[in-house]
Amino acid sequence: MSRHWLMKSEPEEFSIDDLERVGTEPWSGVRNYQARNYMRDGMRIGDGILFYHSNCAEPGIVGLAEVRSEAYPDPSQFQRRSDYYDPASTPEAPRWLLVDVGFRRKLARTITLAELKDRDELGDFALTRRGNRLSVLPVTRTQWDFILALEKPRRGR
DNA sequence: GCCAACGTTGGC
DNA sequence: GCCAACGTTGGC
Repeated sequence: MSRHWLMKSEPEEFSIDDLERVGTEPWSGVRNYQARNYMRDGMRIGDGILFYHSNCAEPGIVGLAEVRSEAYPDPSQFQRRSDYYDPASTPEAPRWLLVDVGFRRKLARTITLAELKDRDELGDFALTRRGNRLSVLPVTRTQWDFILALEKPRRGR
């Protein structure tokens, strides 16, 4: 059973264009236990990912990606000079994991946060819950299908 | 275990 | 740049 996810990235750090260029990217730097648990316990190879640009002029979903690996230890937690270094983590008991994220395609247009907030059809959507800050969050099949249908608005609206 | 202080996220 | 809403840390 394939599942669906949303992953946030600041475009100034790593954008959908960056992902298109590299093809596959080890998603390092997740330092939140709930987000880690989604990657470790929820994600399977082939799962679909909504790629979201955060902390930018027009926050929103800009592309599609997919899970390309099982979760494995994030090497940056062991690198002293990395921003993501965690002195409390050891290779024997790594605290932080990542998955490889692969490019699928860019969307024809950005589906903005404002638009997503406006859509009651999305129901209880993790992205627009008050106070949400998770960078990795689940998307239901229904939400996935609805969001992709928004990509090309029908005429006459 | 409580909770104040602090750091981060991310929209605006 | 502001600030609300979190999560984490550490004293007690």
